[in-house]
Amino acid sequence: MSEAAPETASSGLRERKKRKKRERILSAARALFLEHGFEGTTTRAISEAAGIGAGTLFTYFRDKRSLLVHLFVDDIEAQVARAAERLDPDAPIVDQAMHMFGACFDFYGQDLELSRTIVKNLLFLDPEDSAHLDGATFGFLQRIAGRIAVAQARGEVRSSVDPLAAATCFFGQYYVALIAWTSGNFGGRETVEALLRGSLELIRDGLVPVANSQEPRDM
Amino acid sequence: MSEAAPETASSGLRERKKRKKRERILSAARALFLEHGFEGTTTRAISEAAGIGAGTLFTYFRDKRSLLVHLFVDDIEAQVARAAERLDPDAPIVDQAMHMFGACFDFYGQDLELSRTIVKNLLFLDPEDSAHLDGATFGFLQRIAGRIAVAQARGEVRSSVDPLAAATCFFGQYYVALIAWTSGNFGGRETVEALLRGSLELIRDGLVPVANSQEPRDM
DNA sequence: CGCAGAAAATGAGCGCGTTCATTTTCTTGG
DNA sequence: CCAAGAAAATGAACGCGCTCATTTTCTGCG
Repeated sequence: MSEAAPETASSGLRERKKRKKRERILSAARALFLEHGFEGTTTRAISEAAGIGAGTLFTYFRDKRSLLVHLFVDDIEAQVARAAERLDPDAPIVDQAMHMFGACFDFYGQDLELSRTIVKNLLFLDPEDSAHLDGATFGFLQRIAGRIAVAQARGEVRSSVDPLAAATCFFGQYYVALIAWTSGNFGGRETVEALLRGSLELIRDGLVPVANSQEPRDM
Repeated sequence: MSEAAPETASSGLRERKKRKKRERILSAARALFLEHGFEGTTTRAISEAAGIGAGTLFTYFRDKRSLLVHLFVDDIEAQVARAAERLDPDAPIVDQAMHMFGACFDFYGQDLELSRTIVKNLLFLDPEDSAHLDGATFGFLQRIAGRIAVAQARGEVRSSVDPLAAATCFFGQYYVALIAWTSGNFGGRETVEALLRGSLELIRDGLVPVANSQEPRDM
């Protein structure tokens, strides 16, 4: 009875235990990071809370930062997906971008100190984790590029603009704003968000003189 | 100001020794960082090379990263100043910006792996070091803003644009390009530089349709 | 079953950056 | 010139992230 080809990954006792343990590690790490911050949490504390030996943790995650990345990427991808659903496709492109970026700011704002660590560590990862993150980032970029393409179709954006290039340009401004915010010393969220909006509007309007009939809008 | 008094800070034996020792630490650290990289250099090795005890190092620099920042900031400020002198004030604004950014890329390109560590660690510093760095960054921003203001005066850039805001916008793209480059996985210097130039041109031209070609505008 | 080999778990131990109680060196007033 | 106090230097020791030789647990097969 039990013999019938249970070679699929999900069925072995070993696999089940591994998955359970992995979940326990992640949830222990999440709780401890939120309570004591990233640096205030020792890997030994995580191991203990997850009920495993100190070394076992590193058979599941390469290092402490990798743990943080895995916790983070899933969360923010969900947040972004939710924000994308609530997007008004007819709104001006800058508003749509700010809606998406604002959703990310909501996420990071939940725990600014932890976000500081996240942003810092997301920049330079080992190739494996990096691939995981880059996938998410590229998905995000493509969402924005898609909105720009639609704006292009309705004539809000020049047709000679490459949507992905424009999205990357927007994203760059967002990223710097995020760094500025989480690194502190650049004002609160409202300030940073206002500066970001200003930058996006500048990109929309361009530096060259006498753009065209479209009057500059102030916010 | 006045160096008349013989008993001022500069003359005591203590002060002289301190300054000498500080110099020895910096030069030892520079040599070791270049030879073995940042993480490959232990603070004990620096102490030994500087001829001091292991703990003494931390009475001169708060921590290992602070040492890196002090080494770095002076160097790159000099590099930027030199580049600013060679700047052609009549060149198109995007070319001028790329000239400045290119000078920074030259600097970082000297030792890409070390630069990776530098860029990563410059983002989030203790307030004291942060102030040191922010000064340099703001100086850099103002240089670019100045060039934009000149371009504005000759009609290359709309007069309604705030030069500092535009410089910040340019700088944001540069910074993301720098992160992309030093974090690897985004192509070599030529690729990154070309992408950066594309972004700057996009900002110059704007997203809105029918931006006229750059006809000069009288003032 | 049992047994051999693979996979996973373990915790003592390593090297690191950093701290701190103690010692050494310099300054200063009498 | 000396004593007393301040400043600076010191290296043993700490806690950290992470490794690795060893032990434990699971699997497939005769």
